[in-house]
Amino acid sequence: MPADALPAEIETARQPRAEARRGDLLAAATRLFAERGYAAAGMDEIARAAGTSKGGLYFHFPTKQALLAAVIGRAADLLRKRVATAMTAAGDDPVARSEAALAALFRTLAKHRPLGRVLAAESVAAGPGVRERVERIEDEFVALIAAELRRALELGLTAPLDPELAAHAWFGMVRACISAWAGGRISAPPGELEAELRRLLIRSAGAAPPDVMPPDQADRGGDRCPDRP
Amino acid sequence: MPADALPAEIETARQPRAEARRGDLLAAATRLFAERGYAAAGMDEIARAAGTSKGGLYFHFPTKQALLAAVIGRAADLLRKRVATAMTAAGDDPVARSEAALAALFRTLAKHRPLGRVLAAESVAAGPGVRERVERIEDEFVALIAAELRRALELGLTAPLDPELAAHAWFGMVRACISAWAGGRISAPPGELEAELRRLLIRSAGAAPPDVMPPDQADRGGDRCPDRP
DNA sequence: AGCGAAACCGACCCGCGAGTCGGTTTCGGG
DNA sequence: CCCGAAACCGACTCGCGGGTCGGTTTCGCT
Repeated sequence: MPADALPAEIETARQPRAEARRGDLLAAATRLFAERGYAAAGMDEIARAAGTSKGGLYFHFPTKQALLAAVIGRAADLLRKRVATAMTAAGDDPVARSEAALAALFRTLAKHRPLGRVLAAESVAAGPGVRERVERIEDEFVALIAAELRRALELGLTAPLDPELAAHAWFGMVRACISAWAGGRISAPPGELEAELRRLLIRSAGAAPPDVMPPDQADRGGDRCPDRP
Repeated sequence: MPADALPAEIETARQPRAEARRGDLLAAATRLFAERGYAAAGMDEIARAAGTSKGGLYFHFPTKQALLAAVIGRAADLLRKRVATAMTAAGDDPVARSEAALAALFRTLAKHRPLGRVLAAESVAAGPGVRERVERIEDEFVALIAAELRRALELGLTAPLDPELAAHAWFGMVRACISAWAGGRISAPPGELEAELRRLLIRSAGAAPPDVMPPDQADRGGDRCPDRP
């Protein structure tokens, strides 16, 4: 039995009220999956939270797995969009682009806490099909960062490092800080947290921060240690 | 209803064969929780995988939550032991001690992959009681690192940083790299991976690596950028 | 050997929750 | 206004899995 199909979301023409309901359902599902966990959140409960009924829910999503898949897909789309715009806005410098991508990730996840919880926690809990899906999405962003890091490395903007590994590590830093902050285990305001996190990221790559030294003067800038008084 | 008791494991005198079975059960449970997720792993399945029966399993653990709690507790004990010995073996230098702690974490999780999966993924999936427990354990290790980092900061061995945040970030780096490696998404051998990860950690703190520059010469060593050719 | 407790077995119980289905309401187009 | 389809409702089914329980085996001890 192949078991997991999850055909990646089909776009059909829908009436506007249906679209709205669908949105409410996805929002409620995201929140409840994050709070209670995939297994513990009941379909009836989700429907109730979205102001509708089980039947209505099953009109929009054929199965619970499909609902989760839609939640994850929506989250991925949001992240993709935010990260893409942040990167293009950051110009050409690969270090700046990596930084911007991570910062966008940080801000988006900080803004919608449940979203991060779902992506982080449901990878195992909902069967192998979903786990692969979540890992794919993560790898997508990691690959984005890794590509920038590779360019930066070739331009001599960073210390010698393994771009793939560093990208994974960076992603992990962001996620850990987000979840610690979302759980109230770090008290700093998000802005300050982001700044401090940026410093850690940049230093770990052995690069000078591009907002202190503009990229056109920074061809050998990677040789200096950043921001020591 | 207070619902979650989980009284942290009671040590009673047991016959040796029972102890062995208990170990098998814990091992099987760890593996299956990691593979299928807490909710999807059935008690009957776990018992079968441990070479015993449901009744035998319920003789050792009164409930499924208790089983998970035991799995987590055992993992935490193992990690505590490994980290403690590694830190005392690393001497007095706080940077070296932090490094050693993280490396021990890395090696232990790399050796027992399922263990990391359980700690990482089941925090949400098994009710609020378990989530808190896992977060406590994480925070325990983070606090350990943070204390060393604070000392290092006071000694001027690192760039100015927030010790708590940095400790969380470091922990996140280690975890991300472990899970990427365990999932086959990073191809480097674990030894090399660990070395590279160490370099990232040290650089992010703006400290000179103590194995390159011994601590007694390194009072202002934090000012240099490490290992550029 | 033989007794009693610890350890173990597996058929059974039962509540819970995913998924179904016939019916009802809403709404756009003619 | 009317018709048909889209959207929605909620009582019901039913299989799955956590937990139970009476019985059986193993083992330490005298």
